[in-house]
Amino acid sequence: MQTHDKTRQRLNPDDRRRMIVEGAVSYFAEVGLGGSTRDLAHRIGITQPLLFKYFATKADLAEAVFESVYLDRLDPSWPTLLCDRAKPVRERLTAFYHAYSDAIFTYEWMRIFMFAGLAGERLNRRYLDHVRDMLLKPAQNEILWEANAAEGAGPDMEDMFNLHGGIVYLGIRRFIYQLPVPADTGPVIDRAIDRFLLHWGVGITRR
Amino acid sequence: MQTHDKTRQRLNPDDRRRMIVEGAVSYFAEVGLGGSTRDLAHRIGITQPLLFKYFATKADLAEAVFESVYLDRLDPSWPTLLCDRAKPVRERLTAFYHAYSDAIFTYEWMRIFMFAGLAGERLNRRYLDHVRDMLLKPAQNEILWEANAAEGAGPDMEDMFNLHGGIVYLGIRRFIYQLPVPADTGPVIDRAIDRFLLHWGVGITRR
DNA sequence: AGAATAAATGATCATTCGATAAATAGCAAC
DNA sequence: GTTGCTATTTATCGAATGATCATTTATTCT
Repeated sequence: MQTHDKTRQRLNPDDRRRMIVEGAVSYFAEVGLGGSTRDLAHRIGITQPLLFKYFATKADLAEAVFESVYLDRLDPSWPTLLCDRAKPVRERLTAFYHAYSDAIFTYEWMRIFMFAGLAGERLNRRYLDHVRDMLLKPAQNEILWEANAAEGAGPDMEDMFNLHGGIVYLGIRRFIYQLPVPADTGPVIDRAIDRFLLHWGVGITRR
Repeated sequence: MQTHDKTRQRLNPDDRRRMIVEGAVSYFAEVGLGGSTRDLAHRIGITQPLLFKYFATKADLAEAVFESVYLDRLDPSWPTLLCDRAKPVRERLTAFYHAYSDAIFTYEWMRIFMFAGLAGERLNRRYLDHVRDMLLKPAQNEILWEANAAEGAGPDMEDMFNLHGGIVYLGIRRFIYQLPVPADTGPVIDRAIDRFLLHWGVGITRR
């Protein structure tokens, strides 16, 4: 008995849709949104017209890719973590940036986020506004509180973005420029946070 | 008497070529290398086939764009500046990063560099290797020298990249994500350098 | 087992793309 | 002013693109 090596497989629409989005995330992360629907379909293992049964236009598919990548990227518990004064702010910042870099240091996220930024996607700005308001601002506030609050000395928002950028740049070097970075970025991040806090006398080990 | 509003103008090849590359830099910085040769030609004010009289293929044009953008971006005097021990390292680093950010914080450079990175361009990695070897390494060395060299305490290369990334991130926010950043990035950069050096006791004002 | 439903495919359309070739016209030399 | 050279344009090609539609076939229901 012989059968087709590649029999037509009929999935339920939800599964198929997931499969398409997943494949599109991977494909567009590599080649950008300029990639063709035919190449994409071939990589997924389906025919090109099937894409248009699930997404009316290529732009709709791209939007689904963005949503999929942005979805659940920011853990809602992070602001709480950052503001938990039971722990020293140094520990909180370190824990946060470890979790944050674990979340965003992926090939797909880094590259699609950058492609989206270059394309002028609105989601991008909304995401970074969220980072500023929900993460950097609380962090700034906590640092200020633990520093000499009386003197009003502490980082401004640009200082916060500088810390943030220095850390994010690790992911940019690795996934955008495809340059080698340490396998474990944890210590690099820790030292960046230490330097940052030291400037306002925060996190100095007293005993 | 009436004449053509747009008479065909015949330039000498060098000028025309310059005009094309200049237009291509501007155009591709906006839309990426996926932009069409017709749109580009229209923006330059020439016909599309003329592009192919000056560049055999679109890829050749792209290469000329890269060369044009990368050319003379790195001032060969910067390593010398960084190693001039007549001045304190803090002053040298500050002067360098002011000059460097002046050189690269442009719409065209930032975006084309990012597009090139995502496209896997070789020039990109070569450029960053150059930054590491000719700029960051000397800077690291100078910091080490001015710090307590005896203790062997100083930044490693990842620390240097962290400083670098925090500063470059200003340009990324502005030109890639198109978010507002301070009109004068000088003070932000200065503070980042101060924090960095403080960690190794460099740049503390003694009197 | 046979009919109904709809997931998936094959064939194809209209555009747009990079690229080519023939025709036109601006400019210098005489 | 005529001629020769070549920068530039007009017209067009074949391939690739996003998208459509009729047909086929896997699965479910009875």
